[in-house]
Amino acid sequence: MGRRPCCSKEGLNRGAWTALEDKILTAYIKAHGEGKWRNLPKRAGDFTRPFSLFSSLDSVMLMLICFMLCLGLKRCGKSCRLRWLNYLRPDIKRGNISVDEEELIIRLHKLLGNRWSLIAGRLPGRTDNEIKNYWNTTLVKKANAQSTSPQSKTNPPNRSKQPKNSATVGHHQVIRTKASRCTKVMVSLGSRPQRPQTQPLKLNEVPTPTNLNTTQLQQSDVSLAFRRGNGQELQAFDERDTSQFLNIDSYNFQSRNRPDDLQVDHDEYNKNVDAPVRATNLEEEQMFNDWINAGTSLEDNATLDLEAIASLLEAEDWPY
DNA sequence: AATTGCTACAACCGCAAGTCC
DNA sequence: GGGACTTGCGGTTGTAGCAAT
Repeated sequence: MGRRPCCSKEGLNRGAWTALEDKILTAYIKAHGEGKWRNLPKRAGDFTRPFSLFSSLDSVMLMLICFMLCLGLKRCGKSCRLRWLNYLRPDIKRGNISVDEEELIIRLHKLLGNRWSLIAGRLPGRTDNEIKNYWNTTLVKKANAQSTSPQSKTNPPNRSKQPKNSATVGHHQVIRTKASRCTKVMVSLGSRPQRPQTQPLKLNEVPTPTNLNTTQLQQSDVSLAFRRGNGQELQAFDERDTSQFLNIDSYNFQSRNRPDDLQVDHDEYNKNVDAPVRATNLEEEQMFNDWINAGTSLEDNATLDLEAIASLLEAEDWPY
């Protein structure tokens, strides 16, 4: 008996998500929270069953909704997770990446390489996928354009001939890493970094080269160490000279081990350095209301108390 | 108007770490 | 301790939309 596949690919929807699927997924996660992705599609289908309890719904509309939804969310759990994390999450920032963000991405990329999740962790509201796409479509070209000499313009590099595990971006050699989870950054603080008195950071703002007082950080005694999961230190990152971190152009990141082994503990990091404020309950509430007020024909026929459905879903056994 | 080429980005895939039993 | 399972990650692919021809 081998390992169960991630999900049966037969009978599953693929490709772009519909607005309806988004709403089912959002409502499910609103009720149950994130996680259990594997079982989500099935239970998201179950989600529709309590609809039958609402006699105030127009019966034809109710039948239509049940017909559309009762078959379940025909998506792989993995696909659900990706859709939620990269698109539906309430704290996602949409819109163009600002110049500041772009500079930060470039610097962090020089420091961390293709560790998109780590880079995304320093850009509130941005997803690793978004940053990865932005890098691959926009920043690679910019970096190449900056470093390409007239001679190399006449002989553009043949990407297909590059080693598969490496790529050249600008004058930097980027080592392509295998996918590995980065869960730990160990941060030891001799003294907490002080924010500038004159320009306190706003909510949702994280230290960046532009909003952080470099001088004050330089005076602090912060050290950032990359460690393996077992705690073995790989590279002490002494921020007594924080300018190295903030001006990563000049920082030559080196690990005594393969970069694949780097792990970063965001929780520990955030304990010591003010974390960006996460999505507020207010935003979640707004998202929930958005769904209720969304342009589905549902609202035309009845007012559906989704809060009641959510609480109903909390019950293990449904009354039918 | 039709075709082609390019770009941006959403979605998929395989792998590996972490967790559970 | 080991196998099954879940989750997270980075690389890659597919495709919608737009511009150029």
